[in-house]
Amino acid sequence: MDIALLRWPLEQERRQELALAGAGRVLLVDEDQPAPVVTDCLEDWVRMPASQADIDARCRSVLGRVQVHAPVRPALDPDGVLRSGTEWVSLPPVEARLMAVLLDRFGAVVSRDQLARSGWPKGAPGRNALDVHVLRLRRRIAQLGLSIKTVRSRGYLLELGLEDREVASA
Amino acid sequence: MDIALLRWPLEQERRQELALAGAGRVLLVDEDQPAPVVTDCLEDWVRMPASQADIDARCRSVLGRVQVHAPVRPALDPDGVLRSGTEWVSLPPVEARLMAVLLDRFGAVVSRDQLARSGWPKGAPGRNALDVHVLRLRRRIAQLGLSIKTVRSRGYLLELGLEDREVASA
DNA sequence: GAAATCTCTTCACATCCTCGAAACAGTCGG
DNA sequence: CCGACTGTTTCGAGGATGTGAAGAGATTTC
Repeated sequence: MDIALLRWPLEQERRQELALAGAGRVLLVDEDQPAPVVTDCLEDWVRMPASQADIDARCRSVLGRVQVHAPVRPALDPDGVLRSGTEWVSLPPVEARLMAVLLDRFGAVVSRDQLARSGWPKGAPGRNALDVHVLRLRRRIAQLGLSIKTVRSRGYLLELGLEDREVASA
Repeated sequence: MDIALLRWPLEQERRQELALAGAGRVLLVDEDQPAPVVTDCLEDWVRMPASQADIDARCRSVLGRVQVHAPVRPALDPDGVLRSGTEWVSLPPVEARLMAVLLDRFGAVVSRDQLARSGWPKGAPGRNALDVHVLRLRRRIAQLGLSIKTVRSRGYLLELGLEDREVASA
């Protein structure tokens, strides 16, 4: 993650793009321009001319806030509520158990076997059940920006999906 | 709520106090001092000398963030008056007890079981009573911008409804 | 390289259960 | 008696879970 530097008010559109994308940015405000009032924590500004040290300090601050504000590790309540950022979805029992294992090894591969054992501690149902539940889990967590990748013949892997999360319109 | 202005690094302790108190503040950084790196969203700084307009802009930004970050939690009087923001509604006894538990775990899931115990300490009535009272509670608190979400097979969860609160026309 | 095989994905049902909502009735204080 | 509060019954929608089957690709085998 990087902090974008942009001139103000020259690169106005770019600022908006970055804001929508949730990216950190620092505005370099022209000497004779009024100061912008920003309440977005991921934005800051410096009045030019400014020393490089000051600009760097602003960038580091914003970078710090980006990290604070994006606790990039989703968490699962014992009640089956999966939270990521400010959003949440509730997971049904089976999917919650699967997710617990995936979260435990966040970013690493979890074998189908282990998932099956965690999902159905008293013994697995049909051989297809896991596939189906993974599919459902995928759909549910998509709205949180999470995605489960398949690693063929190895298992599954949970990660932050960087794709644009679409809001289902239908 | 006001924003504190303090000289840096002169009023160092005061900064810490304010930070602990969760108050907004703007540091006026001496000309020859290095810039502080702050990741706290409720803090900002200006290198002196700076125009009053710039200082004001910083203050307004922080003020905006204070408001955004302020955890606006509704509160329930012992008399059963529920307040959120400037509005309030009065809750009948059963609903007040239910709301008390939901508020206690604001944002988290409360099981139907626990709600039932809190709502009817001397023993639960029929199995559907809870549903009905939750329904009634929902309608009452809707006008305060609160909403009770169902987490299927787990319980209920109270949160700030982000939807536009409609005024019932009928 | 083509066929046989696996593995994973996705859909379509079927079943079971939870919860929402309305309608109605009992109680109680003014 | 009226209106607010409470509880019950009942019906129906939709969620949760499992199963079978159709594919899409990749991998292995010959």
